[in-house]
Amino acid sequence: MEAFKTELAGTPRSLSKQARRKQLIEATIKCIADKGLSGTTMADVTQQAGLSLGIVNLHFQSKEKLLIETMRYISKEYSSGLTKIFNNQSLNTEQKILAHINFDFSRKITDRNKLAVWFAFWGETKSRPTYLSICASYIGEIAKNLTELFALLKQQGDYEQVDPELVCTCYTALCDGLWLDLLVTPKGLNPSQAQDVAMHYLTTQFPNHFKTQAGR
Amino acid sequence: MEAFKTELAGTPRSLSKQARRKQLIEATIKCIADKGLSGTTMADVTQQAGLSLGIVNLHFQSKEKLLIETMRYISKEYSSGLTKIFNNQSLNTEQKILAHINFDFSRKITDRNKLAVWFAFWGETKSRPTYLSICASYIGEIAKNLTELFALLKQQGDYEQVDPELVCTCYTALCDGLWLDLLVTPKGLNPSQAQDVAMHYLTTQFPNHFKTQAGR
DNA sequence: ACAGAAAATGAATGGTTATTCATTCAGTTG
DNA sequence: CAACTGAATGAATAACCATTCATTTTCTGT
Repeated sequence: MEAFKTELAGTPRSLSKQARRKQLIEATIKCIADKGLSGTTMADVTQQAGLSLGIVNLHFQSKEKLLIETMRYISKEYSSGLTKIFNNQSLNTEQKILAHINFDFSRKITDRNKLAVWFAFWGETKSRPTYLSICASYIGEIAKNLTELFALLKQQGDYEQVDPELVCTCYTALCDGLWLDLLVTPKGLNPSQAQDVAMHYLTTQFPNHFKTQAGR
Repeated sequence: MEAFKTELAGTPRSLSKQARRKQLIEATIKCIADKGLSGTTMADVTQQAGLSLGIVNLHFQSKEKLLIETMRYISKEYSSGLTKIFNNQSLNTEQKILAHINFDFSRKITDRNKLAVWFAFWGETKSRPTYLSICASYIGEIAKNLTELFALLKQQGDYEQVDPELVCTCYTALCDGLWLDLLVTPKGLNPSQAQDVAMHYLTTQFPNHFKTQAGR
């Protein structure tokens, strides 16, 4: 026993409210990845965190709210990472897109536990609009930013035929599909290969800016 | 009441075992779409089917087995549709790819209820290897067929730079990502627009064979 | 060192849900 | 048409699980 705790476990009562919430959310992520959304119980989560059964209701009031906060947590991690890139004044258009693709396929983001959580929630989107509303706010924002970057690239290069909005839709869907691939068939692509595939698409659209890596 | 039944409902005892199983599986699809995988109960499914509570255990032994058969059902519908296309002797390479894209974004396949089921199961893949094993068998087969078609197209056209395997990975991921888009943000793309996006990618790879539709 | 406050615990509770199975019912056979 | 067969039913059961809260433990300030 004792063995399967999420990092910070030990030290009960010494952590701030905020840190304890984070600890519980991270335990939830692990549980959803290990047992699925339907198979995750309060007992699982609290045991994973190395704490007692009642603690979730103390900090989150209910299981439902814990799940929503978990979704919000990974959403925020993702969208705030991207916002930082889009707002970074020291990067030019091309560099921002490169930073996006690097971020999207970074270890932190393509962690299979987190991917499992993304898809677990997306799979319930139709029945639980709350989950959707959490994403909805930033999905549009990211698309707006990406489209703008592609439009700038179009101006800068010689890309008469490019439709920035179409490229944004295609590129975004491609990245999502590659995430699914990383989750479902981990023996297939690894994150770095997935990134190469996404880059391949960008190369076809903006050949003067993006070259595919040498060693495929 | 009485209102929400899955088509064949009425006539109990008159249907064959096989037909009754199908009726229950289709009720399950509807329930998963409406209430999520975690929210679907035996009572929900049997009520949706217009039958009595005990019937699922009679025909499927357990809920778990019903869910597995449901996954198998939509998997088989999908993969057998594609196999028919790939084996159709009267279609040439280009026509087969067109048939694939038409099928992938057809009403029958992009039915939001079924998309919800796909993603519900994919979201649990990591925790339930059984779900994965059901897909694994045909995923490889489809990829093999598509890669071969792209390789043939490369020979036929003037596409020195095309890597068929890479194109297959990219195209497949793109289609999956577009499915996700159709499920999660139905107010965004409709199936026909999603198909246009997928076609846009094929056009960039094989411009001599595929032209983008006139009216975007 | 002590009192009071805050955090954490986990046994008990109550509601939900999968599963069982004795009974009912419809179709079939001789 | 009477006896038989197997499908279907749904009340009862048993397992599971979120939530509560009286109690315990730790922290903080004086």
